[in-house]
Amino acid sequence: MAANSRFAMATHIMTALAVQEDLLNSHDLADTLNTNPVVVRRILGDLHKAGLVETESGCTGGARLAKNKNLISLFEVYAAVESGGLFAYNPNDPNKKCSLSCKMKTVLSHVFDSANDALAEKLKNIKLSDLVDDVDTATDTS
Amino acid sequence: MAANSRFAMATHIMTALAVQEDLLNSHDLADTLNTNPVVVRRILGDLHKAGLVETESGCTGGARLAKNKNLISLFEVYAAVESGGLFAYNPNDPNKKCSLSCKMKTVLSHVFDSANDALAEKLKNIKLSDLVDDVDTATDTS
DNA sequence: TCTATATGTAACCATATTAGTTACATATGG
DNA sequence: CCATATGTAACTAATATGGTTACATATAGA
Repeated sequence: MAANSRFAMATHIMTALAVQEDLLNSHDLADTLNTNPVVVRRILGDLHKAGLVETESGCTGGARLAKNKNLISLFEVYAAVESGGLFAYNPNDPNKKCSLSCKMKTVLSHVFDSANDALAEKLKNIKLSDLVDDVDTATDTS
Repeated sequence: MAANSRFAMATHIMTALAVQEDLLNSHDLADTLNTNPVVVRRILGDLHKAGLVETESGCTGGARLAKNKNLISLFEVYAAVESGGLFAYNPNDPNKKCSLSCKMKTVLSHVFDSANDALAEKLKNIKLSDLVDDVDTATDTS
């Protein structure tokens, strides 16, 4: 699966903000992600649109959590940075001469909806505060 | 998410084989997917490696299910065509000067494992025979 | 007021992946 | 022997991702 790392990065950013409990600028966030500040600001933009972070402009600017860390679920983070669901449909039109082909999208939609719901339920039950707790006991993999 | 359609196509193929209950060649499968036979044969190759289909060469060749349709779960289909999990980690190395950066992969792995497990459990509970039943009542979306 | 430094975003690039296609070696039924 | 199937390599166009540069705008503080 050509999975992207936006959820990983967004979760990393949110965890850093939760640990910091204060303004953190895109340069410092980029340091902990080991990437470019613009990459961070792009993700912060999505998180901001979703109401998960507040940002301040100007020379003392930066980002902070918009809500308490135990009120933010990973589903919100996921939804903020990932558009669309887990799976894509066949990009081709159905073959109208084939009954199965014409029904397959409906059949698959039941499966995809179910899978997306299962993921959402799981992520809704993980709060940002759980991750902060986990950081304390996590092993160092550097 | 840059989701691909391999799971959709593989599930479509498996459903077609389950409905057919007989050999079906890549040309006919390509017709129901409205794509190229080689695309079908690539996916059939993965399904074959996973032991889900049998194939026969030669001029009367084709593919059929290797097991009864009520013994095949969608998780097997998913695992056959999708490598890796739902999410990718930050592609960059951890910043060794940052404690959080060094622990983040471990923290994320708990989340990712949990999400992948939730999806797997859901898909294990959907059998190919369920989809065949669903085809009968599904609406035509052509 | 001026300056340093932050956010926000557009534009561009290299890389990777996907799905589609052509081509061909090999297998097999008739 | 031949028509036609699988299996696979190789190439392509389209798309997505992450990284980068550039710059308009905002703001704290000297």
